[in-house]
Amino acid sequence: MSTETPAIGRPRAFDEETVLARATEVFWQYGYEGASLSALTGAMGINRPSLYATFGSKEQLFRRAFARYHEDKVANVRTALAQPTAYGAIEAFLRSSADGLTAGDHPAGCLSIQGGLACSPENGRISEVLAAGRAETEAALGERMSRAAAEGDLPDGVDARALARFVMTLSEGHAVHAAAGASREDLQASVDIALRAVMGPARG
Amino acid sequence: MSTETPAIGRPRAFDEETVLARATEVFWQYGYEGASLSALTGAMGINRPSLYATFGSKEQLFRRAFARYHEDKVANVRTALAQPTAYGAIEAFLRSSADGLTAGDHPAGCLSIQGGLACSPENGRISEVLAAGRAETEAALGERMSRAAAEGDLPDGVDARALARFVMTLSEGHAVHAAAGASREDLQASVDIALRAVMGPARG
DNA sequence: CCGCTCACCAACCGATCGATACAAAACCTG
DNA sequence: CAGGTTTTGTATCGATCGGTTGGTGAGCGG
Repeated sequence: MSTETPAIGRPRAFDEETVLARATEVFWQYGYEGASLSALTGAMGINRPSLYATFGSKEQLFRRAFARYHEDKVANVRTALAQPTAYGAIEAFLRSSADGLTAGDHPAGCLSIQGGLACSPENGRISEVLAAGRAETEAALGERMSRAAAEGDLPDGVDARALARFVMTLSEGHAVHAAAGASREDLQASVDIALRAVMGPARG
Repeated sequence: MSTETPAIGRPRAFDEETVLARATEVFWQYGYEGASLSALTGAMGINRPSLYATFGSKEQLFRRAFARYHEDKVANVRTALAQPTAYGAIEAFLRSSADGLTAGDHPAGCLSIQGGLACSPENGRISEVLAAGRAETEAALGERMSRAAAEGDLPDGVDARALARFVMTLSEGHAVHAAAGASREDLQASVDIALRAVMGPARG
């Protein structure tokens, strides 16, 4: 809708997707509330009226940024979950997650968590949007695990939803760790340990 | 130092520890930047000048609040790590952590993470303080695991530091989950799965 | 080249941010 | 009850917050 260049009038001096990517990085690093309009416009290379004319408001800009980020993430998750076994799916999910959290071409950690785990009351919707995104990922993971359980691909007595929650939780913890400076190797060593829990039978 | 009542002058109309506890809850729920002075003084039942006379600044108030919180947490961790076996220590740590994250007498989640995982540039020190607190917990966990490894209480080839990081990571992930509304049972089910990873030999 | 349409930019809006100045009130000492 | 000392409440500080207003000028259709 707003991406096609209108035939008349002065053309835009910036690319919408490019400046959205810049804004995403600012939100990613400083969080929704920590990212001021000045910081955003500075990184995007545009000024306030251009931002508002293009995106509407700071909140709508954030939602666009997160939607983009989330779509990418969902695509990665889908790829990981396409592995033929539950173990393979979990390993692919956790390893690609750990890689993504520590990749050098963007801020460390995860926008879903950095963005605004806690917000002031008037920005509570931001936290909700982010939590909903994470819940969606966990649900996809849970469905894959349920399928695996039905196929006999998981030991008897394994709770598929709990397993998905465990995997998702570990990934979220890795995001916290990555934001605090943990390296890719640190995270992968943690994944090594987690994978030992996946296939083992229930203890007791 | 500031807790003893001076012999002269008008006495304080509030208890310092009480209002500090109230402030802690506000920071816990909304984060450092999301907790405005108005919200803080409102919850503490005092007005701005009293706050500044007592605590110095918003940042110093937060540091006091977090120090108090962290001391309590360290005490709990010490108790958990006093278990005779590594498995027992990890289980006690994760279970008490999961309970604490979902207890009803304070905001869900963990102040160390809710407080300010991401902050604006001028509040970057807040994130550092919180990360340092978490790192201290992980270090204590790591030392306990190292001791266990030296005692033959862990399978050969287990990396004690990586195991500590795994456990700490899971706890941090639980904090994220709890903040999004996960129940105590949800978290404990995740702990059940994690514990399966602790004692198993390295796969492969 | 004219005229229309839009994007650009500087300056500014009210509201709120964290932090203070000042004077009245409360308590202890003498 | 007077003098000294500290806390309390109100009212406000400058700075910054997210968001907006007009004037200017770039580019296209005629």
